[in-house]
Amino acid sequence: MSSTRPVSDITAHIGFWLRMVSNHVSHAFAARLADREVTVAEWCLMRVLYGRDPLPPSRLAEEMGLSRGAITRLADRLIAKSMILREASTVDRRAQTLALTDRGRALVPDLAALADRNDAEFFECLPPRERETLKRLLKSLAQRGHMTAIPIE
Amino acid sequence: MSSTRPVSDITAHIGFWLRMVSNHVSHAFAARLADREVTVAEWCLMRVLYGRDPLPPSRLAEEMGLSRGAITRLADRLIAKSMILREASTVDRRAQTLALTDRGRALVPDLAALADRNDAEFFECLPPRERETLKRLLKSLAQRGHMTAIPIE
DNA sequence: TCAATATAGTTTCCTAGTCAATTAACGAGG
DNA sequence: CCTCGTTAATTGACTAGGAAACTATATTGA
Repeated sequence: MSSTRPVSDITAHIGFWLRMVSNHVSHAFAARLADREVTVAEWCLMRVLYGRDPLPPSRLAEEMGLSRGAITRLADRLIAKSMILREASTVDRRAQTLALTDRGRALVPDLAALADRNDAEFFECLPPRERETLKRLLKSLAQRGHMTAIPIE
Repeated sequence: MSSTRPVSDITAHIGFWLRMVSNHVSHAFAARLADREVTVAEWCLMRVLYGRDPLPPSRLAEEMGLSRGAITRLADRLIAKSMILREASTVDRRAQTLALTDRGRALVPDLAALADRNDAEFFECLPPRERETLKRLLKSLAQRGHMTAIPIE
């Protein structure tokens, strides 16, 4: 006889369903952004800068939950696309700041509208009350787990 | 005056909170698995094989929502760790099957227990009724969105 | 029967992260 | 005032996945 000790069904885990839905919502959003030649990480960085730029890369890393190296490279890509600018700090010669270009800033509301549509597409099928319940439960979990970084994917 | 057209707050999106919680649950699980020197993708593959092996790589790719190339490499890593075996099909010389080794099979219940603990850690703080509500809403979204692939991360 | 097409799996090239080492500049204590 | 430890950012080596080209084998149909 085989040695199959009891193994719980993975679909019994809330985390399983959470990841499944989260992955689909994210991939759908990535596909929408791809039409504008922007990745999800790029959108996140631009959205964090919007209305608060210039910010130092270290600050972006913290808020986005990415390493500094990742921010360096992400910023390089956005600079290549003329979405942001890197400027040297005047007070601390080690430091830099990142700021949206006019082109980058102008694109943010457009991308934000895509984000709105994406969220609506997936969650409008739920009745408003249930939608609110879902958001409330997720927020409460985020708060209890001390989750702060803006989730990229 | 600046050209700040209205941009919705990203925390207004359910998808934002979904990703935030999902990312944290996944990263915590990845950290637990790391103690056993197993990645999340490796665990998923082993779990899919468990009780149903041998299976062809193409089947794994389909169920896990990964490309075939990714399965080739993932299988290579698991073979290097002596967790699975690759065998040639006797009927079709193009085809192969992947199966757990005794060592791999013996590890699955252990890893499944880690998955149980991880899920409990994050969701036990919710009262049972709310936990069920959350799972029901997520399942319903998964069903309506025709989501089937086992989510890796 | 054999050429055209389809399928299974691998490989190559690319993207995008991590960690750790590195470089440059700041700041505090002797 | 200058050295030691710290901090900001970048870089290199590595991991992991996707898309598409590629190899080998199977199947189909003229």
